[in-house]
Amino acid sequence: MRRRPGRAIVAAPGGFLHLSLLASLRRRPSLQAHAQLLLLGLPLPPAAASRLLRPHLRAGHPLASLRLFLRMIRDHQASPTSATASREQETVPNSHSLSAALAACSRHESPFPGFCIHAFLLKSGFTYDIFAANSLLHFYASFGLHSLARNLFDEMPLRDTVSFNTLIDSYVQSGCIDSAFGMFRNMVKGGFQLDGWTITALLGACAELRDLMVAKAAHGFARRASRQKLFNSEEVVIGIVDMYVKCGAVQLARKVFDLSEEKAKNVRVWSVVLSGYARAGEMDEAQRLFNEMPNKDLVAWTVLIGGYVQAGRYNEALQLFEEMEATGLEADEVTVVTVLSACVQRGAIDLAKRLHCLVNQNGLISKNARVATSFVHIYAKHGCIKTAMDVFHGVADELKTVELFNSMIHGLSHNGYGEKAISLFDEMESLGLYPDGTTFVGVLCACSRSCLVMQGYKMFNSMLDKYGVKPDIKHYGCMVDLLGRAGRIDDAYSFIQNMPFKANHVIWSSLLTACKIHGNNKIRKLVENQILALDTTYKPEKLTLSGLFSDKKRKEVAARVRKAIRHKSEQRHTR
DNA sequence: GAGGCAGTGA
Repeated sequence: MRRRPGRAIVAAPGGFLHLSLLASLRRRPSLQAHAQLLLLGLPLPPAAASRLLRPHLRAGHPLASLRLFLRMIRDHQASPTSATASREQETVPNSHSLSAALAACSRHESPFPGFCIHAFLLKSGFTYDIFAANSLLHFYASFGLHSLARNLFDEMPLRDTVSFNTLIDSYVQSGCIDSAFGMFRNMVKGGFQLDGWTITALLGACAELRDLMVAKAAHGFARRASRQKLFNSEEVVIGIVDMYVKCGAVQLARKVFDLSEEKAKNVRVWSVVLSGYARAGEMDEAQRLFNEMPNKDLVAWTVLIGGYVQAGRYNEALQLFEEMEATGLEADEVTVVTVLSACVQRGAIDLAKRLHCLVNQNGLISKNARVATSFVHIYAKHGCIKTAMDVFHGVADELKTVELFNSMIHGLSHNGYGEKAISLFDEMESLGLYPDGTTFVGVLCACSRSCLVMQGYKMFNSMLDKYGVKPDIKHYGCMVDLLGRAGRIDDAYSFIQNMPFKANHVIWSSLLTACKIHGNNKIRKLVENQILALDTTYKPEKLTLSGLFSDKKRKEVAARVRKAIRHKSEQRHTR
């Protein structure tokens, strides 16, 4: 019976065909993919399509939903609906299918399909209703295209609470808190009904201000709004708790949590409080709360593991991960990245390898650039450059990110494969990815380690001119290192003198090392004097620096450095 | 039939 719907389709006519198919799909969702194949090549009426789009969205397949919608557009362009066509025979997309397709666009990795739909709507003169318009608004907001969202909002003939909520939230997400409050004022002035979403968006705005007084005022506002029955109080509990956590007031967050009704205490709220303790470094309290949690989900485990990592308690983080695995929960990308950061700190390469097997099985490593980036980092750090390269190449080109390239370029550079690192830079460019500041640190390091002076200069000079990346002190430091390693001590010294920044301890110590290696005593003396004259606010580094004066002759200078630090430190304490 | 709120790093 599995293939029955297929046979029915061959015999059934037009619009009825799709609807009867859809009716059978509702009973047998597993047949959706098969049904799609059968629909291929047939004109797709929107009444049928819009019912197919949402199941795809709900199943987490926005792309499938989008493909269907784009087919509808193509069908419509091929045979526009006649004036006498019935509702089931219409080929023009309607507001149902539009809102579903735009929701898919919001979840898509590129804004391009959404642009196409908007362009199609403008071109076809389709007048979209409030649902479609709000979906389009959300699409622009979800890609951070706030000015386009605002333009659309201004042009919308009709707005409602959802339109305002979407725009306010978009402003909050982009950190434009003043605009969010401004929009809220307009909403109130316009007499629009506030709801739980409005209040939650406002709480989010207040959270971004990181101001406890504002947070308390917002809490009071939310309570008053709740008393006026604008929403159910449990709707906004998570917003209030999250706001207090972001303002660093975990105790207040806990109090709200403890006093809230049981139905408001969903697993998300538990995790927010948990993350508050983790952020505050109160890991014992976090652990106690975690133990009390009735349903520990993956996020809660990850929050706790991340908290232990942040607190530097790596062994506990790793142990917790093993406990999590024992419960049968499968790590996702965030968990893997969090655990890997503990592995990096602890040198736990064996656990990293075990994780590697795990993510190999579920395909996470090749599908997720973040996960791959973390693996490349740990393998390269442990000198396993071949494995790091395998991980890197296992990711499809279209999924590769600047961060993944950066990790690989740094790994190659630190393992002495300077030229390979530079060729990777070219590969990155050919894929249309733009290098950032981190990329250039890696590439300049690669030039430095491989003594590619001319190449280094070329890269350094191209940063601003070609890529619009302004060199910062780290890039200048790389250049000093490059010149120093190549024995061009005088050039390095004059490079430092022409820098737009004052050289820091890292740059001077790099040159000092080069002076020692290349036996340039003249510059060495100058550098030592510069180090002595440095501001000593970096006390630990200065003490480390003095370790550079390791040979017997320089012990005296080392003692002077330490003395100068002590003296300045005492001066600061007596002030 | 539209909109979200919790966890990750180099």
